[in-house]
Amino acid sequence: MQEKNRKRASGCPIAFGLDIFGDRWTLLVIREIMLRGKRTYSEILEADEGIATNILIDRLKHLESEGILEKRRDPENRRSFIYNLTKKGRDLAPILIEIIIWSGAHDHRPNARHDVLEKIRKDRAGFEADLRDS
Amino acid sequence: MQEKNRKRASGCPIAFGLDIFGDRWTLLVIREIMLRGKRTYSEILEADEGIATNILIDRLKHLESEGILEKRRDPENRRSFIYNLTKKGRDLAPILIEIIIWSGAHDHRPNARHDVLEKIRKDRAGFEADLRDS
DNA sequence: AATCACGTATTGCAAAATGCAAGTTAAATA
DNA sequence: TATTTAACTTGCATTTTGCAATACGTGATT
Repeated sequence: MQEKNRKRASGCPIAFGLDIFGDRWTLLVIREIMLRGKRTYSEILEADEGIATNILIDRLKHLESEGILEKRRDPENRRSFIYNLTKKGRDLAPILIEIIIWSGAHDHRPNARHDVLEKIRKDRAGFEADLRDS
Repeated sequence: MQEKNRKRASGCPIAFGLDIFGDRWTLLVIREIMLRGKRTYSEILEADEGIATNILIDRLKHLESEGILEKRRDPENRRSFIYNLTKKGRDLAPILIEIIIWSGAHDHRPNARHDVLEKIRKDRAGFEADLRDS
């Protein structure tokens, strides 16, 4: 398994964050859970981006070890596991929202999706509150 | 040189952003320019994190090609180049700010720096406006 | 108990990115 | 013209990614 133990010790908050979620996949896993209600390994695997199984399990373990996700057995399907966001994980919501806003302003591709952005524009506080409750 | 041409075509704004700055160094380069006033290759190289020369030049070229940085000769020192943020680059400020806030809440290391966070807490709008003017 | 299905996870390997050290180029100054 | 400064470039070992195939663990079915 990959390590991700390359942590910078500068004390800088940006570096601290990037050491945890500074890669192509970690925040996308958070997106699936926070914005799309996915909760299990296989649900996240089906997401439209096509994350590889080894990368996904690596990121799930990493996020769990960082205290961003909690893993427990699904009481309704005892061969499955449910990943839930902790407070630390839910607190990532404003970062995702700002990425959505930035991309909304600067993604000029014809297939760019702006639906979530519209929701945020209309009622950011409400949108964020919904995320945090889920 | 490395490529970074692994772009996802899903239309998702999170994926759009991560395809551009989803790695360990890109936002740290932006931090040096936006929060610490660095403007040249060698100024950024001296930053406390120790970025390698080939990685730095790769990221500068990448950010320039994405329209986030503009490169021009320094009129006062014609062997130097100045990198300035474009509007697209300055618009990354809220993302950096939210990362600082998140890390401020969740970085419990003894050497964690909270000085910038304090400024943001006291007057976020003012802080952000200063960044965007610089 | 043996078999099957499902969901989670691991392994092997090629390709790409990273990290480090050393070298090169171009412009200004002595 | 020689030297210094600033911006890169190159080579190479290591690490991470991406992909396909395979294995493991749990619960249901026969």
